[in-house]
Amino acid sequence: MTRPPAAGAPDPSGNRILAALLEATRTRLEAGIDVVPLHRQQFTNRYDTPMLTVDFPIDAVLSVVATLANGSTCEVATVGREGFVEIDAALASRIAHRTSFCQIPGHVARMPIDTFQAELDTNREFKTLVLHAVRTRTFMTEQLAMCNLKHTIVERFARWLLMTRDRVQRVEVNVTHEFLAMMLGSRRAGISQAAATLQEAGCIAYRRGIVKILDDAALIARACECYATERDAIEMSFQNAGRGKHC
Amino acid sequence: MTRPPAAGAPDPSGNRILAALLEATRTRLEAGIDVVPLHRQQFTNRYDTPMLTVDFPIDAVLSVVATLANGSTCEVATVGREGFVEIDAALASRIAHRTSFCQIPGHVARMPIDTFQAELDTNREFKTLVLHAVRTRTFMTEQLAMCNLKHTIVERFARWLLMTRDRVQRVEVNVTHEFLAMMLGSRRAGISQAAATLQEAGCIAYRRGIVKILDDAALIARACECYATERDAIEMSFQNAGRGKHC
DNA sequence: CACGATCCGTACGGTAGCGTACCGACGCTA
DNA sequence: TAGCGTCGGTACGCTACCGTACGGATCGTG
Repeated sequence: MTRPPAAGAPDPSGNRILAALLEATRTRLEAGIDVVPLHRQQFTNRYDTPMLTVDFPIDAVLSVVATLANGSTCEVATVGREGFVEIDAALASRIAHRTSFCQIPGHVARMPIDTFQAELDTNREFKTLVLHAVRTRTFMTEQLAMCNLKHTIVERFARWLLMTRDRVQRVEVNVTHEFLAMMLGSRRAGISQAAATLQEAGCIAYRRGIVKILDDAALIARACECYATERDAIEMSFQNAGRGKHC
Repeated sequence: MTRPPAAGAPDPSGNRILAALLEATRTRLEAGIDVVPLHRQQFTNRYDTPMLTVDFPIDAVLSVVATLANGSTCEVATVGREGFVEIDAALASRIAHRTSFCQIPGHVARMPIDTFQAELDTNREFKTLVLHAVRTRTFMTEQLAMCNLKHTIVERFARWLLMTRDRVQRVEVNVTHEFLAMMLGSRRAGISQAAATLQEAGCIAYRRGIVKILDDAALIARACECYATERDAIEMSFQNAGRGKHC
């Protein structure tokens, strides 16, 4: 976070994995990195196709979805500046097994997959950080599996909003009910209902595609515990991952 | 699968990861492996505690669960002879982040975690197989996240039964409705209902803790597509993982 | 063979969320 | 400023599933 962002294009170290690297490594890697802006719904990977790059979100938020035979999709992971897509690249694969796209517009630090895998093979510090990110992501997907089963739409909506706030570091998020319904695997009407509930409680305000957090504490109170669990898992991961330590 | 099992204790190569290893590697590793019988509900890991061993199921089936603050649990992954617990061991960690226990009694090939991690660092063949197993497991958890949200209890019950059948390689599975309810995150009564539905359709028969598959095709027809998706993912993984290839 | 424990069938009211649909409000563009 | 596309409010009947509860069947054990 030393270099000032150049004309709207933020620094790669806005991504927490890249930020945690030793100066020397980061400088070397950044030579091969492009900071790329993504617009909403822009694909970064499609399932069963080769991965060409690995993307480390900076201020964008990406979404990894599973696709059913009937074409309907459902989010199975959300990835912000704490992670990267696609984890398959760190798991002896060059094929993406899921589709991922941009959920909240912003920038990613884009690395060629060859660079990524070469670094993984030779740089223990990088490897540890990446593997920790894989573990955290898996942990979050596991949490989601339970959350989807046990928690209401209101709870999951609140959790989603808080996580997204943490990722984009803004209290205002650009997102429509329609889009959110896709993310949470529910109806658009269900989201409208949940949004109304949270608005009546004074937690949020929204209008045509913009949701704003008004009362942080109240929102947390209405979110399921999965929010705190995931947030803590991410923080723990970066505490322990510092400078390539095992934990 | 060359050595005959010794008096009820099956060979470690009943686990597909170990079986896929080159002869030399397998012989060397098996010197440090114990084949351990597990009884139902026996824990293999507890969350936030150090992992001492890595377990490769042979004819046992293990369950990885997430725990809510109120103590209720929910399965986030099932692991049979295609995998191992806990994946954290392959992801730069020595702490288990989830609890795992024996779901279907049987044997696991148990390896000290030091052996596991040393082999991972030095043996590319082993590393590839293990990373593929991590990827497949993550894929299955992702599938579960969607499945929990989109599919009915009957569909999920059928899927669970088919997957378990494939893992234990028997058409009769020892499991109570109560236990299954815990696995699928529903009520016991909900499982009884689903079981009755499948029995009326002639798919299964059951009595006091034993479920038997009668009509394979009919059961598959009533299961959600996640069964085929997961089964294919596992097979694909072992096809591609053969002898340490990337894919 | 009797007993107790486990396991399963079934039922009740209640609720979250679905699929669908219609309409009004907003905001961009010409 | 008029028009149109997008977005959100709301409503209907309906289904899946919940929490709870009670009683009967089965099985192992003394």
